[in-house]
Amino acid sequence: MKNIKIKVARVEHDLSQAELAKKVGVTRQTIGLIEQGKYNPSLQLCLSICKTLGKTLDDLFWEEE
Amino acid sequence: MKNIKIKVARVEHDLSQAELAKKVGVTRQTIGLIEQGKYNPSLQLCLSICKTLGKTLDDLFWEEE
DNA sequence: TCAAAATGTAATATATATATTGCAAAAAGT
DNA sequence: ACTTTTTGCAATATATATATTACATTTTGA
Repeated sequence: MKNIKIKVARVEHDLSQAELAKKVGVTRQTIGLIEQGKYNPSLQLCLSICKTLGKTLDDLFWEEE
Repeated sequence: MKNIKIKVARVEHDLSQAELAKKVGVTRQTIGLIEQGKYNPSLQLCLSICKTLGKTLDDLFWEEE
């Protein structure tokens, strides 16, 4: 499913997908696919995204069902 | 670095690495390597481990430095 | 409107997570 | 002590995350 929380946090920081990708050390496509929920990112990548956006794993990647 | 938190949560549930692996749907080696900190697991695997052990991502995979 | 920036998408290539099998060492139970 | 269970480790195989490049579409701003 789509991960709207990452997108919101990214926009809060006024970053494009490409800018976030550069800060995190991956490509724009990877960020785009994660936001679309079409990827299963690695823990380290999740942690990098969290630290760049000032959020925790639970903030960005936890889904209640 | 070693992830002692997973091991503690696993032992609290009285599960061996092999038993946790079976519940989570991976092999024993994968669980063992994650506990040793030699792996970069996928988000989905992290989530499966969390749900099996009744913990959140932050509980088991967040590291302050 | 128009141009520029941002995002979606697709093909192929590469790196690495995970599986499989097997054996050795350590830990636990009796 | 001995047996069984658990864990570590290593080699090879496979699946998939991620990179790279390129182009199409959408969005934004002047």
